[in-house]
Amino acid sequence: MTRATASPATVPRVGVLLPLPLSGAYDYRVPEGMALAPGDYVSVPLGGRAATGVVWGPAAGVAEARLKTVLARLPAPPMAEAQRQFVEWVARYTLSSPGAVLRMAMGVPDALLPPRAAEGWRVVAGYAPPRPLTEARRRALEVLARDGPMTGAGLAAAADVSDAVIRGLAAAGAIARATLQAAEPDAPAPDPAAGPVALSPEQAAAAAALVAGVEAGGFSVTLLEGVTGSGKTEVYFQAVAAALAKGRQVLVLLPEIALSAQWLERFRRRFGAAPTLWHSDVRGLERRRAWRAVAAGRARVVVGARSALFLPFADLGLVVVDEEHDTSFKQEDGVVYHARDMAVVRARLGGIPAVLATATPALETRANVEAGRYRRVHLAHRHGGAAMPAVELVDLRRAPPPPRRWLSPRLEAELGTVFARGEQAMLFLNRRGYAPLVLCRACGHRFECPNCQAWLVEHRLAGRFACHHCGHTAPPPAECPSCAAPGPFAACGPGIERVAEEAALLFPDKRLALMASDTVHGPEAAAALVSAMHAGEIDLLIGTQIVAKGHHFPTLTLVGVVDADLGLAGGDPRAGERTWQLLAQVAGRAGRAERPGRVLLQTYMPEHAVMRALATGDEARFVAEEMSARRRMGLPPYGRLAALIVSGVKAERVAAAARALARAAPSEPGIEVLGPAPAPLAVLRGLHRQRLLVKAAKDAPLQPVLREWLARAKAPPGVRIKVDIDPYSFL
DNA sequence: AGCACGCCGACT
DNA sequence: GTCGGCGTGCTC
Repeated sequence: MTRATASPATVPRVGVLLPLPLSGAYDYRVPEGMALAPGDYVSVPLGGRAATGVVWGPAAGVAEARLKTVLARLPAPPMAEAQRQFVEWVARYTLSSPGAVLRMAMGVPDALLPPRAAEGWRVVAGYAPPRPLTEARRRALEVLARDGPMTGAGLAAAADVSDAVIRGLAAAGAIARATLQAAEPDAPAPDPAAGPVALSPEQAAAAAALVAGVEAGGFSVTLLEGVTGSGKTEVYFQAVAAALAKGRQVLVLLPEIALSAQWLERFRRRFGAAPTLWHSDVRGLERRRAWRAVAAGRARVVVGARSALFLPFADLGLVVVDEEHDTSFKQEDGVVYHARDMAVVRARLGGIPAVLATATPALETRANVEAGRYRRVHLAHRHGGAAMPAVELVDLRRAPPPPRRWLSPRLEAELGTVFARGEQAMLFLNRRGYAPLVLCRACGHRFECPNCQAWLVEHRLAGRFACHHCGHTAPPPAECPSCAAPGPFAACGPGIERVAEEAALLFPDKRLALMASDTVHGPEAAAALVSAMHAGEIDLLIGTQIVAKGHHFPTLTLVGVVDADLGLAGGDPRAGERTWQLLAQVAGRAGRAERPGRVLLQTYMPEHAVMRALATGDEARFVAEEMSARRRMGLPPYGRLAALIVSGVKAERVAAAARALARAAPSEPGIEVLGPAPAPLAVLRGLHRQRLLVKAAKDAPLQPVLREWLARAKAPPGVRIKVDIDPYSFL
């Protein structure tokens, strides 16, 4: 073991990175006889308490008087070098402190403490049972003798006795306390050869290309582009199997993992065991166990949301990013990063392949393919010979719905036809609740969020007005807060609840179900809805974007998009791309099995490039147009962006700070600073926000310039500056 | 992230 | 006169 204790003649010391937003590693004295190497987990004193950190490298040379001494080296596999480089790289790229990134990699507060030994019971050797022995006591003794020491709860369950029986046996001297071996039983490992593999020739060819990448080893990025329903998952499962066969770990990133019950089922069928799950709903013992298994290399396949990317894999051999275009891979709080892009970085630093799978690649990814940086593997056909759905635009200017209705005569008629054939339909509207805006009928007062500059959304099912930005909710007031006129108030515009109300009116005998993040609580509820669809217990599913993601509904033949224009409003330069991706994914839910699918898009702008592309299927032309527009404007993927969000409680202080920041802007060729301007949500969670946008040429030194600028222009008290490299959300 | 220090409202 | 609110600053 190489000692990282480059000691300047006097005391041996090391740099220890702590999972805190500090500027860098702290120096600690290494006690006599302790050998430490980079990557070792250590416990160190910090401000009067003990903290867990990672030995990062040689000490920086802080004054000896301030040095404290490492308390202990923790018994855990050291953090791999690729992982440490990754932490450093992400910190530099996102302009956050390495400690803040390390915190994401540590994930669990006390995962490193040795597993606590549990207390249990054992049989006392040589104990002669009296006779008569009660039946319950006999069972308990028998179980304990047969299965060895176990916990009280375990014994009670196994022998079907009460706690009192166990205490009685203890009092009688038949059993005694025992320290149990810290059991951390591992779930069965996924087996690359467990399940059947039935691939079409096209899939098999794609899989062979991915497998070749895994077997060759080394860094590579492959875009696995396949139309919706083409069976991409089964294809990249072959790459997963190849990595497993090499004995290496695999990470699969999914958007919204909590809703991916179907994916997990497919994995189980293919690999005969469940993968290790990692997302925010995995907590407590489960989380701790998962972290340790990943760090020790025992967890072979990890499936997770974006945060799984920072897990300290012992020997990562493959990264897969499914639905790589999905914007939920962008983390917006704390360390701001895009998990797809960072997954590629992780692969590069680890010298391993990355696979990006999607039906609708992000323009950034397409540009990387064009530039030859990524390989592309294409699936042009749906699995099982299913046809792509026919897409039809419904021009709402010509044949609008009746007043206060949202379903056009055309869509209504098509729903009727589908139901008459006994098939299923889906209506998509990316808006939760009943109505996005509520007005007072007497004075026109708009109900707005007290914390945000945003309208309150009426949720009629829940009986509340809710803000979709900060979580504020309140029951509808009895009277208008402005003019005191009594309710009820005027609901403006539709959400899915209102569409459901209309559908129930039009098709009273059909069975409807709603699917939105606020109506589906957790993976089980989502799985239940999906299986109800499969069982044909639902005729019409009405949902928000969560119905667009990866679900396979074999008997769904009609998808109606209630408001295809919804994502196109506002000045977001990515609006076109995003809307196209979302609608293409939604459309892809239709006709995935024998019966052909049909998609109706209700729009007021049928001539818009997005609508044209969806209707004609001429994706290449749409992409080319978007790309050339981006090139003209110097936007990603042809230029780079960074956003600076200046926020604080006092509007005037925030505005002044933003102006000062703009005045201090660097003048650097290839870098242009725009703003400040009020952020699109100028007040969010009670914070006033101003935004500056930095446009940089592809090769301009964006991060160094930002770092130097922010060091010069410190935020005044009461004001925070957040840096968002490669912003996606313009909120 | 904790935990301390430090200046302004309602109370034993 | 104190107890305590959480804003700002520091932790090798």
